[in-house]
Amino acid sequence: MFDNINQYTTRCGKFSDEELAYFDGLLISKSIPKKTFLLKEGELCNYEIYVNKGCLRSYFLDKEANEVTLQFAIEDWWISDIASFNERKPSHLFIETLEDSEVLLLSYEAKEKLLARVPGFERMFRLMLQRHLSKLQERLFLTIATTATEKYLDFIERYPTIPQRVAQHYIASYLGFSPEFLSKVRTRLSKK
Amino acid sequence: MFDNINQYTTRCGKFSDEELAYFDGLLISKSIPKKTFLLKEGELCNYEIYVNKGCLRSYFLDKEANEVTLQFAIEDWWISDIASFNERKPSHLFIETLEDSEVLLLSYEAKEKLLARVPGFERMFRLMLQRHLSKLQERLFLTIATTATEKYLDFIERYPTIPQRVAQHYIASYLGFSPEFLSKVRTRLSKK
DNA sequence: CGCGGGTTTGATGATGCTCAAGCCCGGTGG
DNA sequence: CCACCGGGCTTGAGCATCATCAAACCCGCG
Repeated sequence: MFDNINQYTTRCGKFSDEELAYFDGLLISKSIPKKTFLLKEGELCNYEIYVNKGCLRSYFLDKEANEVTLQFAIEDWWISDIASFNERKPSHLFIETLEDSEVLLLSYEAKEKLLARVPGFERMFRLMLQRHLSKLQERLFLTIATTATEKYLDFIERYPTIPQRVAQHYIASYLGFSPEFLSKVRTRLSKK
Repeated sequence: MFDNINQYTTRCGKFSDEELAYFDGLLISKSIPKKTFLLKEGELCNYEIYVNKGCLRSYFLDKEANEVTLQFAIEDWWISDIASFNERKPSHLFIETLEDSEVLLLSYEAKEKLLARVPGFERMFRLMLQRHLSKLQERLFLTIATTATEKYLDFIERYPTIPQRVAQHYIASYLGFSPEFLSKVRTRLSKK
């Protein structure tokens, strides 16, 4: 159950078996069917979610109620609303499962306990954030500076497994254009 | 010299006078004229830059050599290439002063020393990253989900002092459209 | 079978880009 | 003091990209 996350943790810092066990003890394990929400707009995000198995996504609604997906999370990824979780304020995002999934939940209180008892985790979370931020900067750059075709090609190269697992209109909403246009981009690409 | 940054630090955590003084002692103070580079593409980013006075920006070049500005930094902001700084790899961005500026530089080695000696700063940097990440998510959302007019109105509301200080084509390159189009947006807005 | 979600296709239109020209204004040299 | 730069901003025409809407299609599932 905790093998994956313990490997993840170990890649981010040096921890004793006892510290790892303490961390694991704070996590809540859940099995969740496809198409269920773990967070809705307006709620407080009280968990950082580690994906053991399955696939989730987070998304906003724009003012015409179109979905804009912020992130996909598959095995060995974390997903949450960082702003809501840390600042203890209502979320603007939705998080839902796209497949039947197994997740580990780290609550706000559990994380506080963890950081108080094992300060080394402070560093781990900082490193996670740094990587996350670098990725997001790259994505912003791609969003601003490239065409739809380039965005799509970059996506399938970066995340080759995701197009096989999720419906294409989710990918369109991640890349920032309409599902119809993604379809047209794909037919243009296949004609070469 | 260190008043501003010490206030900044104090807002992020509890530190003794001695700890603050140790931090200040690690910083390098510099005065830098307008239009000079602190970082160029291909170089290693060896400093996190705190702005005491003045205005800087960071930007990428896209493949047609158009500038895409990632961030403006005025008084009491930090700016750097987080990916390059932390992963010790060549940067993809440029950082330059837009006005004559006074900055405080924190080198990679100094930051390591700081974190080793005063672990409480680990938390401060984590909180900085969290806020930064939340902002960047909002910006990605705006970039994907709003029109040029909305982006511009949001920008001048969010950062009301910046348009008075920097040339408009920098703002266009931050918002992700051409300077000509920003001009047209502005004339349309003023006709109402 | 027929239903329904997802994808494709086509016609039309809006948004924003490119290129080119003109304008405004502060700075500099004659 | 004036003329002339030159950078930045504006304006306009024509064009590419992508959105919207509607219809058809595909296919797994009840």
